Amino acid sequence: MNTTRSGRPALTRPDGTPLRVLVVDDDPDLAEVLSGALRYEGWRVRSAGDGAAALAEARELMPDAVVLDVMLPDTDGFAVLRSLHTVKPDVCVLFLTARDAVEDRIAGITAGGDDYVTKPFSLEEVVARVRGLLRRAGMARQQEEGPRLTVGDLVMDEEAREVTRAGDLIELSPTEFELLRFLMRNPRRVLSKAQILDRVWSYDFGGRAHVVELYISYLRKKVDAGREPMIHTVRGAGYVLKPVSP
Amino acid sequence: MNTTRSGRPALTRPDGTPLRVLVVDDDPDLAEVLSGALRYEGWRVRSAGDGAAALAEARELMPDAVVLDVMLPDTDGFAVLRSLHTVKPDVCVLFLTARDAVEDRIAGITAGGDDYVTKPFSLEEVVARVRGLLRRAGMARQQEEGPRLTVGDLVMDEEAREVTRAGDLIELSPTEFELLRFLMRNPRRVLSKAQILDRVWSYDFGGRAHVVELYISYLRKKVDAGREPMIHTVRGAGYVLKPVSP
DNA sequence: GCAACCTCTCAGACAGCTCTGAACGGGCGG
DNA sequence: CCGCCCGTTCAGAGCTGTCTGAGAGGTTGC
Repeated sequence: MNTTRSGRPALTRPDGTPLRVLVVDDDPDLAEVLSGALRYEGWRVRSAGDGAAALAEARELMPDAVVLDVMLPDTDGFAVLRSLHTVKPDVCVLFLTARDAVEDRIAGITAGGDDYVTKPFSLEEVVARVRGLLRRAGMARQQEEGPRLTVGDLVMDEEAREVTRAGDLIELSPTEFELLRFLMRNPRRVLSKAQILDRVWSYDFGGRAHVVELYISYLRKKVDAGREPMIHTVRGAGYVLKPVSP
Repeated sequence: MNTTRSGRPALTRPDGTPLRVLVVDDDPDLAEVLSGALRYEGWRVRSAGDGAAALAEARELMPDAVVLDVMLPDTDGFAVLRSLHTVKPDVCVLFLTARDAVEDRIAGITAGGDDYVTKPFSLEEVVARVRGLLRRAGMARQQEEGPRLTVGDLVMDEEAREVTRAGDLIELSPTEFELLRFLMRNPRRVLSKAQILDRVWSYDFGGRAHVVELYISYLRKKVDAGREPMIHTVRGAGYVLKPVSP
């Protein structure tokens, strides 16, 4: 079976083969980091540095999804989107855009079911969005109950951004939500503060690991409040999320 | 089963296959955005940039409906309509026209069961009209109760443009109505302001996301007034419409 | 041409979020 | 047993996101 590097079963195409994703960004470092994060999901990933290369790769790879920087050296993202659709009409696109550029050309993009994130973003965010796009487009095999994440009696509905424990609703801030999502995607596995920082916080975040400790403590107050704890500290190593009983 | 990208069951042909729609507009960006929005409904979409290409595509696709710009580089929309009818006599047509364009000629067209919207339009409007055309023409399989949208005790009759909550009639302005329709078509899902803006406001609207907040507040006053709230803010993410109890 | 309504902009108030610094406490090695 | 270090928690500053009211400009209908 096709699996992620983390051992979790991968989100695959309906026929069980790995999903294909193309990353297009002119910053090679960023493209590399993104590719790595997507590959970690068990997907087949290629990358390109400009619009022309993107088209060439797309013709060869026939990707299910494209992660596409709006600002490219040769063309703009919108033109690339059109060309991509002629190559593969049902391709999903996640745009990467600068915060202050949001207003200009993004209009209309999300209307087609595509999506975007603003730089600087967290990898967890990008991966989650791509996963959401693929699932909604019906390109990914529906796992169990679809967009529902479950660890013990803790349940997260990613689309509704709703979290419950033993049926009780838990309200979370955006950062708390992303941190918990990362933990829930990697249950029973110790995650180092560095890993968490790299994955949940923006790639250009200069802060220290102390923030992670702080947000873990916030999460504990809300998730474990008065109940049997699910979030555990592993001294010198990191944190684990585990279901209570076994 | 054939489904929309949003996961909702798609409006299909009587035999269950996807509906086919042809988009004809000489502005490639607009054609792209329209195609995206229609594809998002789970339909099979092709597009063309002029009358000749439209005919060629139509012969191949045999569309159930055509979204047709009246002003084309080579011919005018009415001539195209005539040719289309020779290719597929029962095709439905939604005309796209400038506000100040000849209303009289359009008026004659709509008598034949076809419809039109004036530029600039919102995507929600176009999609709703196409849906209406197909339904009235009997080309689409009637789903559940047809043009009735229900979320909890909130009910919208799209054709009568009537909304009730717990039986009480709620009067809405056009924009309020479209916003609520979009929310009701995507219940329990967080919708970002950008998504809402792209979908409910005209494609050329240059304004900021602030309008969305404003109209959400109008809706709350009318829909949630004194009752258990159904419209919820998800800080940093967007808004959700949810039935009250579960 | 007047009145009513609809739509959108602007600016201010407010609340919640994010992160810093600093103090506290408990495990673990010496 | 002591001291160090890791982890936790608290308090607070600054920022951002969200809501509201007032009002201008435009359109529609009478």
